[in-house]
This record gives sequence, C-alpha cells and structure tokens, in this order.
Amino acid sequence: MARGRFQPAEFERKWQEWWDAQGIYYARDDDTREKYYNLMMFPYPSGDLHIGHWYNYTGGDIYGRYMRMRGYNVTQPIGFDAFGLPAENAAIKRNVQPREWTLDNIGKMQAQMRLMGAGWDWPREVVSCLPDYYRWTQWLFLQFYKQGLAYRTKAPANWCPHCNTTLANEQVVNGHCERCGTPVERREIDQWLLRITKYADELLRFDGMEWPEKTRLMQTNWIGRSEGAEIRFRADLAKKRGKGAETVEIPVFTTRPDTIYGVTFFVLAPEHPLVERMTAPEQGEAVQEYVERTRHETEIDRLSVDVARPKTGVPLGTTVTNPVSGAQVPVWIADYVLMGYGSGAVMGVPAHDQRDFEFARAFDLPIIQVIRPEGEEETDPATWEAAKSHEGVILNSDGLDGAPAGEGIARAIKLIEAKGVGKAAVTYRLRDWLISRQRYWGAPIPIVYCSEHGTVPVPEDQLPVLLPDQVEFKPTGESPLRYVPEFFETTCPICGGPAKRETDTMDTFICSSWYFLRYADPKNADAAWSAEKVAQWLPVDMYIGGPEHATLHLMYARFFVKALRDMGLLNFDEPFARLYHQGMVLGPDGQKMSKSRGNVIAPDDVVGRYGADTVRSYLMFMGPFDQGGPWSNQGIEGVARFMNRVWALVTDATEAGVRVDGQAKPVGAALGIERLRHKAIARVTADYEGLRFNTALAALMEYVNSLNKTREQSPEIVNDAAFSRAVDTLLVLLAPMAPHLTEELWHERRLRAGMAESEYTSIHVQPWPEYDPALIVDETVTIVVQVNGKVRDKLELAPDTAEDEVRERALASAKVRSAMEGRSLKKFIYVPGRLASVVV
RNA sequence: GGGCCGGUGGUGAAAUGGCAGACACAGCGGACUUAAAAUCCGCUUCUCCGAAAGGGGAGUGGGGGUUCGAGUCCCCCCCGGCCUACCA
Repeated sequence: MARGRFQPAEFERKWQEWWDAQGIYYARDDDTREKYYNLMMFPYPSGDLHIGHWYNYTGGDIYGRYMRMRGYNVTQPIGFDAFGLPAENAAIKRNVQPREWTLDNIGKMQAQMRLMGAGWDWPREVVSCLPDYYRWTQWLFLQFYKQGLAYRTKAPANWCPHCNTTLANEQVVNGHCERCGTPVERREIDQWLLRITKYADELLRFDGMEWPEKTRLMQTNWIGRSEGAEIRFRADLAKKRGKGAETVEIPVFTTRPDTIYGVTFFVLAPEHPLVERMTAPEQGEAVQEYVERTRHETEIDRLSVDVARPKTGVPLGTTVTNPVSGAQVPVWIADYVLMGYGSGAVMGVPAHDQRDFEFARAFDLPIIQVIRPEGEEETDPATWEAAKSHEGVILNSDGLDGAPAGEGIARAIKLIEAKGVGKAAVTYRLRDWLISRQRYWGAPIPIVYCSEHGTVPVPEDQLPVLLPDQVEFKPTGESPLRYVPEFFETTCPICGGPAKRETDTMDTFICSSWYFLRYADPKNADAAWSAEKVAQWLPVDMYIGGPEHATLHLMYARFFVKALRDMGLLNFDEPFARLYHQGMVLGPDGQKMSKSRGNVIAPDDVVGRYGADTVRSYLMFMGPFDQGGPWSNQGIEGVARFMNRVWALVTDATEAGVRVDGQAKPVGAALGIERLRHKAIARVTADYEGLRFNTALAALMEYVNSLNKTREQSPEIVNDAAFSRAVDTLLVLLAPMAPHLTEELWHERRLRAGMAESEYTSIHVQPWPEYDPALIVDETVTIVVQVNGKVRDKLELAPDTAEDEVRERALASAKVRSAMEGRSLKKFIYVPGRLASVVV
C-alpha cells in the first residue's frame, strides 16, 4: 500500500493527542531509573509563541528526548512567568483585567506549545500568577524577612517616568528603562530589598558548574569585587548655630591606597549626606545649584557613552585632612563620583587616575606624582597629557618610598592600619536587590503596617494575600492597590487594630527565582515543596535559555538557592548544573526580527505549510545551536525534501516487509548497510550529546542518501533483515528531531511486522541504539601522502597496515618520487589511518 | 574605553593540528513529462595548461611566527556582532 507523499497534517495532531493520553512524557516520582531534569526557561505569556521560543524549546526538547531514549527518567516541565508589566499595560490600553488577559494568553500558548510536539511534562505546569503559586512566593518572602535577608529602607531608586515604577539596577540599560527605553530618573522611596550582597563572595564561585565561560565572566563582572582600603579623611566643620567646631570622618574606598600621598583634592558625590554640612556659606548657592542639576540629570547623561564628556564639579569651599600625609586638600562635589559605589567619596589622585587627572586639569588643581613607572624618570606633571600608569616604584611618599611595584598596596595598608585611619576593605559593584514594584500585577508583599506594632509580617496561615480583581489603573506612581480600600485597609495581625497593607508587589524575578523548585512538587498545598521531592529532582541537570538572562534571572536563582540552603530548606548549593545559551534566530534579511522591519517569521504559518517536524529540524539545521542565524525560506525547503525522502524510503521499505530476524553475520551489500548503520549511530549520538543538532541532521541526511544509493545499486537489499534494521535505526536516530514523522512510520512498521495495536509502544521510549566500534571503520582507508607538506598521492590501504609497509608503498609511488626530485629522505611521519608525510 | 564571540564558496555552513568547503540552499546541465510542477541524476572555490582524460598553481579578513604539516596554535593589525562602561 504505497502511502503517497509525506503529509504531516494527517498525523501530527493524532500523535500529540496520543502522547498526552499515554502520558509518555510525564515523569513519575516513583520511577527508579536515574532522573534527568531537563529545563528550559519558562515564557512570559505574551499570547504568542514566537520563533525564538521554538528555537529554544526545540533544541531543549531534542536533548530531553535523546536522554529519555538513553534510559533516564526525564522530566521536561514547562509553565508561565505570568506576572509583569505587559499585562497591566494591556489592561490600561484595552480595558481588560490583567488576570483575564494573562490566562487567555496562556491558553493560546499552551495550544501553540502542543503544536511543537515537544515532550512537556504538563502535570508539573506552574503558572506564577495563580494564588496556589504566589502563595508560596509570599511565603518565601517571609522566610527571607525572618532571616533578615529582606529589609525595607528609603533608598534612591531608579524611576521610570513612563512605566511609573521603580527599576532594579539590572533593569536599567544604559540609563534607559529596559522595557520602554525611557531615560531613568532617581527618586527616594521606602522600598523592600533582598540582601543578595551577603552572598557576593559565594556567587563568585562556580565550582563544578558546567556553565559558559562568558556567563560566569559576566556575573563576576556584575558582582565587581574590588580589593583595596577604606581610609577615613578628617573634616573640621565650621561652627553652626553657636555650636563648637566639630570633626567628622569621611571614609573613602580606594583600590590604590599606595597613592595616598598623591591626593590633591577630595570629591563627594552630589547626593552625599555630608554635602550640606561641608559647604562653606559663600559656596552655598553654587553647590545647591549643582546638586539640583545633577538630580534632574538622567542616568543616561551621567553614565554617558561619551567618554570625552568634560568633567564638571563645584568646590565646597572647605578642606579635609589627608590622615596619612596631613595635607589639607579642597573638597569638591562632582557627578563623576557615584553615591552608589564605595562610600560615595573619592580621594583625588590626578597623577595616576585618568578621571582625577581630567578633573584636575579642568579646575587647575595640583598634580603630585607618587609612582614612577619602571625605566622612567620623574617628570613635571604640567607637561603630561594623561595620568601616569600606577605600575612602578613609589616616590614622594614618606614611609612608602622605594616600595617596588606590587608591594606598595600591602605596605600602604599596613601604614594606614598602624596610624588607625583606615583598614583593608573589599567593595562590590553588586547592590542589594530592590524588589518593590509600585504595580498591581505582581505578588503582593505580605506585610502590614500597624501604628502600634510597625512592620508586621502576615502570618503564614493567612497566605495568600490575594490580589483583588477590581482595580483601577491610574498613573499615580503608586500601586493601584493603594486605591482598593478592601485591600489597603486591614487589621494588625498582632493587635487586631486598624492597619495598612503594603501595596507594592514583588519584582517578577522573585517568581522566576524558584519556579524550578516548584516543578518538583507542583501540587503541594501544604508547602512550597516537599524536601524529598526536591531532593529527588534537583538540581537541574540541563538548563537552556537565552544569554540575556546571564546577570538577572540566573544570578537571582543562584542567590535564592544559597539563601534557602542556609535556611535549611534545600540541601544543594547551585540550581543549574549545566547551562546552555541558544543563539538567536534572525529574519531572512539577517536582521533581528521585528514587526517594523516586516521580517518576522510566525511559527504557526510555517508549521501550517511544512509541519512541525520540518520546522523543528530546519531550525536546528540552520547552524550551531548556540549561534542561531538567519531564517531562510529556501533553506527550509531542503529539510522538507529530506523529510520526503525519509518518508519515501521508509514506506517503500515497510512495503517490502519488516524483518526482525537475521542475526546471521551480514555479508556483501548487507555488510555495507550494517557499516552505514553503525557509523550513523556513532556520529548522531556524539552530535546529540554535544547539542550539535546541525551536524546530527547532516549525518542523518548522508545516511539516508547512502541507503538510497545502496538500494539503487542492489534493489534486492530491501528484503534483507539488515535493511530493515537500518531503516528502524534511521527512525530511532531521527525521532528526537522529528517526533511525529518517526512515530507514524515506526507505528506502521510495527503493525506491518505483526504487532497488535494494543502492544504498541512509542518510538520515543525505545532504547537508544549502540554501535560496534569494529563496524565504524572501513575495510580500506585512504592514506594521503605528502611531500614537504603538499599532497602528492593517495594510497588505498587496510586501516591496520604497518608503518613500514606504508612507508615502502609511499616511497614507491611514482608521483611521490617525482615530487622528491631525487632529494634524499630526511624524515618520515605516519599518522595511522590518515596520512604519511615525506620530508626531504 | 574595557571584555567576550566571530570573519571560510554566490548563500547557510562543515572540518580531534593531517585531503578545506561535509550537509544543504541557490545556480547550471540532464532524465521523466505533450508541458509545467514535483521527483531523480550530474556539475558547481578561483585560476592556469589541455580537445578530453588529466594535470599545475593559488586559496579560510591582512601581516608575521611555531610545525614535516595551520581555517585550527602564538604575536601584531583590520572589520563585524554581543555585553559592559566615570566602579575610585
């Protein structure tokens, strides 16, 4: 019964439904095989699964299917990261409830995700905006609170005037809002933070983690550990309102305490709390003006791209005393000093710091050289065009002079500590994680404010603090929850008196910092998870997602796991043992896909035309999985043709009969087929193992081409058991990539072989084939013969030919001898099975 | 400015230091067809010699180096992409 052409639409849905009904991808907790936790980053429910999702999930799914066939108890869970701004924006724009909008989108995307034919472990699905999930998000917040890892403080916040919300440092991209691109301003509000900085040092360690070097580096830079010293400068403040003179100490952080004698000025950040008190009356106006100006400057202006941006600043008219040298230096404020780093104060060493140098030049401040680079003489700083390197020998520094490169810092710290004016110190670029969002669509922070008892955590048995449905969205800068009296007005859990609820909600990155734990025990109504189930499934063995999460999600999740471990809630240190970043699919024009460019490829369209298997396979065939690449409407045709060839080959073979006997040693064409089969297993296995799906598919194409060639040359081979086996192996190797097609053909073959429908088991649970190393070497190999590095001849030899014989044969070759031009042999190199190199 | 990743045919790309261009796309030629589509087969880095079979030379952004041998390793430079950026 010739089946005609490959028509994926006829069977893809059928198998998707059958897989669901059979539950073949639903990992059981009581399965005794070794577990494999194959995770992909859960999507935001925007309402449309785009090609980037397909790319990510196809690669992950192929790997998960491969591991399942290797015999692991694979779970490949999926869910939705369902809180966040877009739902609220949609609500404002179209007057729908965020909850309805979100759940509606989830419904659409679940259908699209089924369309891919991925082996999702649906019973483990989590949706972060549902109360049975965010109840535990809130519970986790309370655990952090109890440990002192969650705290509330008035802090300068990144404020996006467009979204009317605060942003984490990580969500500010080049001074602009990550979401809408609006320049970010600064504001001071009471907010909740998580003490991620407590884990800064541990987060710098990546022991035993199979993570991309790039990602580790990005996190390391993000944490930004700097070693140096904290030095306290002294300031004698003028009398105020009749009080006597007062001395304050202002600490600075420096990585170069050895340049302490080079300090010629002192700079405070404009927001520094001591600015007002340090300002001399005659400078009051100018200082106030400058402070005012910087406050209105956006982050983009301050942290500008423009390297040549001139330094600005205003002197305060007062001085501080260098505690080591005793020198009095003037105090300035300047916007190049950031309040958020170190102590918000800098000792100006213009001779050896380019920024300080520029500042000194701009305001005509003195420059003192204290380090002489190796092999250079001391020169007049007035002639310099830039700051001198700070590698060299120390000079002009009483007590440090002559200290050679590399020792100055340690000696300076000793000196500072001996004088009792400072100490060795470490500073991090990493800030505590600001989690308050003045927004509705997030998990409410479970805190109540009582006039009697202050900040009171909501008792755990009163969770979840439910989000009310009926809210109005007004751009007030406060959470809409502030205007829902039933929510806002509450009672104190301690005294029962009137109290106000916290109206901010949590950053959605909190929700995504623990979802992979919930997958282990998604239905648990009594706890966030049970210890046994988390111990059974965690840590995640493979995590696949975009590189854009390198410093956000991936660091927060690590922090969560470490903090929860220290609370005794988890017994491992790192959430993700192996991490892989897929590349990006570009439009056919090689540009990033965007609606405005009109180069967007919609998965639903191409699946409608080619079927899911072809789209999956083409995506993987484009190039290396971690590289991505441009979509090509012609390129996918090639993969579609390949699917047709597979279909034709297998249906023909099935028609000829499926032979499961024939353990006899194959000879002739059958042996050739057997060799092809073993080689294909070896290549495809190695490629899947390394997530090299492009070359895996290329190997399968070669395999199919070779089978067809053999069939053409020896038509009777289709009746041989070796051929049956070769075809079955083809289907098994292709199954992870093209799950529907292979299931359809496998099913057909099993029934043809006499199997009853009721006995049928999916191809996706068949064992992965083994190969025989003896069968992947050819009977003869081509040995290339080079003379002085140039190929001059080729020899067909048995792979185990001895070196002496190869040498003899090579030197006997007429071509080789003519290339040697009578010169004598100097050296002979033989690379077994590959090449012989004659040096003359 | 700093960091990382890249640069290979007309295109997407292959290649444990060992025959560069596998596998595809596009193109050209052929078979099948009344014809087209589909399918199948062949050719397809450049260049030179040759009627052909063949054969020579060059070639992986540019320049140098290590090596019997370099797309691959080392140094310098050019170009592109991503990340990051006044971090004291």
